[in-house]
Amino acid sequence: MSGSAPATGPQRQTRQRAAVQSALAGRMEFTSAQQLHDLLRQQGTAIGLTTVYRSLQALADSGQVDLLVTDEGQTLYRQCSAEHHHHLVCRDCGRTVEIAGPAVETWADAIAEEHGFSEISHTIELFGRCSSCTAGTG
Amino acid sequence: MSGSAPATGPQRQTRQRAAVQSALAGRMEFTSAQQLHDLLRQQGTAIGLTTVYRSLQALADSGQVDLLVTDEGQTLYRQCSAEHHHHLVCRDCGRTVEIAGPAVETWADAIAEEHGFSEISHTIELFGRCSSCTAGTG
DNA sequence: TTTGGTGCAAAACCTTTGCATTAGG
DNA sequence: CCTAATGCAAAGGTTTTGCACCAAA
Repeated sequence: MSGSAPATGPQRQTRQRAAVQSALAGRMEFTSAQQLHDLLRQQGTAIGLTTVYRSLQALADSGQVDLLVTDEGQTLYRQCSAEHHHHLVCRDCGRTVEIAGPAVETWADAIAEEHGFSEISHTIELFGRCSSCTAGTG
Repeated sequence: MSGSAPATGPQRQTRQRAAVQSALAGRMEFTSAQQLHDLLRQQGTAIGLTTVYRSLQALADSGQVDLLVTDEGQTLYRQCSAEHHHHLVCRDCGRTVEIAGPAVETWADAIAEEHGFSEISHTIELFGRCSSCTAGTG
């Protein structure tokens, strides 16, 4: 299965890095680097866009953050539990539900071996409209 | 489920459009617009990159071609059967197997409704190393 | 002090758009 | 003839990189 990197964490604790982590912790939705940068600036945190990108990369590398790529090729980040899992994302409000789907994992492995493939990794994301957005749809 | 577009096909048959379709038909792997453009140029076909992009968009719109976005945000295209399905891609040689996985569809719908989500769509791609590449690696 | 972190500006990258020209029907 | 399609060049957007400066340990 997709081996997790050695996770060579950051070596120095800085104000900026803490800010990124905390901003991410405060959001339940997948967020882009630029959005995060805007949020931080708005709340008065002085930080450069470059640093936000680098911090997010570091966090993703060390497995503290999950990332997904949108249809438009934009990368979104979200603080997640370390275990492998997938997401069910509301395409209206962005609300996200983590899904630990042993069923799919099994399915994926079975399909793969059936076709002689090994070292399997997979990308599985579900998108839909949550109950709130379906009800009050603005 | 993700509704398929009305598929308003191209209105004029042109040399370039035919070239793109044929080039795509000749490849079993997911290919980027730029790669396709290179291939066409190499085989002596005069065609602009812009036209390749536009042709691929049209083909994708009309459902004659499947597309996926890589981790780096690049869009890859591949000629596919029209029915909804997923892919098992060899990360070494690019060999691709189409997978019609009613099992996952069911799973996805179940998970979604369980959480009150509707209008579900999903992204599911499997990556691995095929038998040829595992055996003769190199 | 030492060296990783920061941030601006500029580059790199893929993709889309404007507009004059070409060619399919 | 009429207008969609083409293609160049330029713009658009996100992400990365170069380099001088700053600050954590």
